[in-house]
Amino acid sequence: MEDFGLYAPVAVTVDVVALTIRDRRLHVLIVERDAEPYAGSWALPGGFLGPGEDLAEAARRELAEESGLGARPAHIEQLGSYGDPARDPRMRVVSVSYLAFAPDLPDPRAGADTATAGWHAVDDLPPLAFDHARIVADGVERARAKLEYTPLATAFAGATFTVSELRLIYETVWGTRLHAGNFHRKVLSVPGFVEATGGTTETGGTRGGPRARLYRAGDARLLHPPLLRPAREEAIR
Amino acid sequence: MEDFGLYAPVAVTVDVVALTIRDRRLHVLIVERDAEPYAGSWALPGGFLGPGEDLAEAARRELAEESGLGARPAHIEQLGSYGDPARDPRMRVVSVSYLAFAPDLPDPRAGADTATAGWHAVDDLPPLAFDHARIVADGVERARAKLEYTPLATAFAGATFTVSELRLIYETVWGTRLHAGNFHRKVLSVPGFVEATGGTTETGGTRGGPRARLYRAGDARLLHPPLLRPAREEAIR
DNA sequence: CTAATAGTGTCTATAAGACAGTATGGT
DNA sequence: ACCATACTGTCTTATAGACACTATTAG
Repeated sequence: MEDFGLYAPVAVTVDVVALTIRDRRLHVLIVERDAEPYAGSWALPGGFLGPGEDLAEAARRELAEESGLGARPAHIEQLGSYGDPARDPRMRVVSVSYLAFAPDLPDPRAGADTATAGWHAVDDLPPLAFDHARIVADGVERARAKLEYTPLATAFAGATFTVSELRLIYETVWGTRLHAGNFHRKVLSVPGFVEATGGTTETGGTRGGPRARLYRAGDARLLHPPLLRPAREEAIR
Repeated sequence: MEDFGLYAPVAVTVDVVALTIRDRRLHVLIVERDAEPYAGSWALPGGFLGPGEDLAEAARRELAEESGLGARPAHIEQLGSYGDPARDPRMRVVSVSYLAFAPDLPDPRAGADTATAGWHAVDDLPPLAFDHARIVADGVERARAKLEYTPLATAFAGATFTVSELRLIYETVWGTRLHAGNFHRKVLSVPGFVEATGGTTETGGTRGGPRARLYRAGDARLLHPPLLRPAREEAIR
């Protein structure tokens, strides 16, 4: 910390990578920009930090406001800050980005404040404004890693869910197939990951099978032992 | 992203949590402030983001400049951003903080530019300015977690090191004792964690024992399987 | 010599993964 | 009837942790 007064003018924005799972694919919420620069192209929901507003507060506000999502996300955390001097052509802008996990929600309504907003599969995104493609990529990688060590996969599910639904979340986010039987035993063996509600689904699966037991998120904040992704040699080196 | 022009004036600073290990204790680099607010009290090295400067670049500059450290840290990464509206009494300041790991270095020289800087044990810090105590705590927790899944413990060691030195790093950062024999076997069994130089130490330990084989950091970016801390029930729930 | 350290061997408990098998319920 | 699904059982292999043991070197 040094002398005040001679700092360069900087603007701070807050951008949100909101992820959900739809149709067995990971989706991110993006909005269509109506102002320059990048007018007409897609971007993360976000905007300038309000006066007197905390960063996390601003992230929640931007997500609710600009996306038109009624429900709150099940989880939101800081992802990182992006400050390349050339990332915004207008002026120096530092973006503090947040990562949110939401269960599958109805399509955002288009409102007065709400630009065209929609869920897009992360592996088939249109070109994004600024460095938002990079931010999305970082968010997806963070989500993949978090599923290993935390029970946050449950944030993609509803209030109650079956073990198969939970497995589908892991398979979708990781992009791998998991052994159903072993996954089942593993999930139930990690203390505090899930707890049984006592109920079951109303019907069997779409193609048959017994009714599945229902669970809700447990009280664990960390999975111990963790649920590790199959090792990919190229990720390790 | 919305309308420009009506954003609140915000300053962006970059602060660095630089960690090292000295005398079997984890230390953080702090500097004495000579300007208000908090003049005379201790703070993290940091300062305003320069014009045209990237965030990581600013972090490296502040660390080198303000701390008087000659050598570069072995590792630096973004830790997080702190933007509580009341965190700086002067005006709205968002701090983007970085986390650095350094091997045990000589005491920083006091220079023209250099305020009084020094390494302090993280579990015995003087009161810190702003929310820097919180930032240090977050940095320490990040460091603890990173040792589990990444080979970053080697960033606390010199260019070559023994398995015992590496174990001491883990024990110090985690604040636990580890079984020497099992740790030895585990470290050597993780692919790419360390590689033998072929050499050994010149002498045995200070209190006897054979010469230890020397290793350097390997090419792994992730430890697989990870080196997990002994589970602490209170951390999990 | 004694004590401390480096490194290895071995045993046990636990966990991961492959695979099989049973019961249920949709079509 | 058929088949996908929800589990559960069992076997094999890998890993973690406890413990023991040998070899080496400082003092």
